[in-house]
Amino acid sequence: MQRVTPQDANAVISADDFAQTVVNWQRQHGRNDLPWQQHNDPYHVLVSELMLQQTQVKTVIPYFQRWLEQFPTFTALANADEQEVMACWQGLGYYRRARNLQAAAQKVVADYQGTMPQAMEELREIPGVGPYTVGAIRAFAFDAPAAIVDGNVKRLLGRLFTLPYVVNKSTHDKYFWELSEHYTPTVNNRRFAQGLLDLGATVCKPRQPTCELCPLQKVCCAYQQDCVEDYPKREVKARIPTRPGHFCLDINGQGVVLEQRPADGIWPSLWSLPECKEAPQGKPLTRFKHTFSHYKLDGHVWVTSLPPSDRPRRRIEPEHLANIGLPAPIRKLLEQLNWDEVCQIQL
DNA sequence: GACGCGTGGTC
DNA sequence: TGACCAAGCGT
Repeated sequence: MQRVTPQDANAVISADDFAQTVVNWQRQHGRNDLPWQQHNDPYHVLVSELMLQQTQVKTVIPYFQRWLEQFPTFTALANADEQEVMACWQGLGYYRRARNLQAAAQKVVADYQGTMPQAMEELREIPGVGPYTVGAIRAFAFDAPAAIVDGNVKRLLGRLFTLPYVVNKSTHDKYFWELSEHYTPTVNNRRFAQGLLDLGATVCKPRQPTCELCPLQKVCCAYQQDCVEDYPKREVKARIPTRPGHFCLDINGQGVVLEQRPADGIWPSLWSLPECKEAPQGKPLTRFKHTFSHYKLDGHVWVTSLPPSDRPRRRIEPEHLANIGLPAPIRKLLEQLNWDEVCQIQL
């Protein structure tokens, strides 16, 4: 594979020109009214960055606003009840992020008196904060020099320099970081980082990029070679498997019995219908399908008596489901159930 | 370095 | 409809 070094890239556009171009474009055309941009508060930045991991801006906005109302400060979040934390995150996915975020708040309170550290080595020790988020916190909260590499940056660099690096695996990440660090300025870091993300999200988009609006069009290798559609390079992924799942609905008594899922695996720490490995004795009620990032769930719902379990269980009235952290498809399922009909079923 | 981990939008 | 995609991280 042909490597593209920072020196190679610099021959296409210098670091100073690149930073100036991105910063000037961001000032005129970037996004400057997102909810988490209004105060540059380190807590707001941390909350938004964890929510935004693998999640689109539009999806995050209402969650971010509810979160700040319920947990307005590091201290409030650190002292919050874990079940309330999970309930506030429900539906956003990647639930480990919620636990990481609370653990992060607890660490900032315990180790740094509630003030977010600025040093890369210290930030990296915070739960849920990886290489990308270190840079994002430094740039957005402190306007400090910091490289970032995310999907937007990989796509933009991949096209700008027609890089042979694949973006949907970590194989070539170190080369992307090398280039990103080369192009990271020492001033205007907040606007520069925001500009990279804005360019990737609004111009250099995955599909139908609007190259006619791009400030880098004249130097973009892919555009000049009329091969923007061929970049960034990605590896063809294998088809994801389908797995069955059996969920138990107990109708003896009022409401529905929910069970807290283990801290590992899918839907960690959320409440859900008790799941069993094989089809239980009982009557099939309905089926549902759900697609995860790595497999498809073929869900079977059974009206049945419950198998024994060591995990916490609770009986919930249908009208009280709103305040409990439920997986999105389970919530949808329970909301659509005709309870009168279900209660008529005889085992 | 590979894999596990959600959900909703888009074409 | 299936496939792709999104401000990645932890193990």
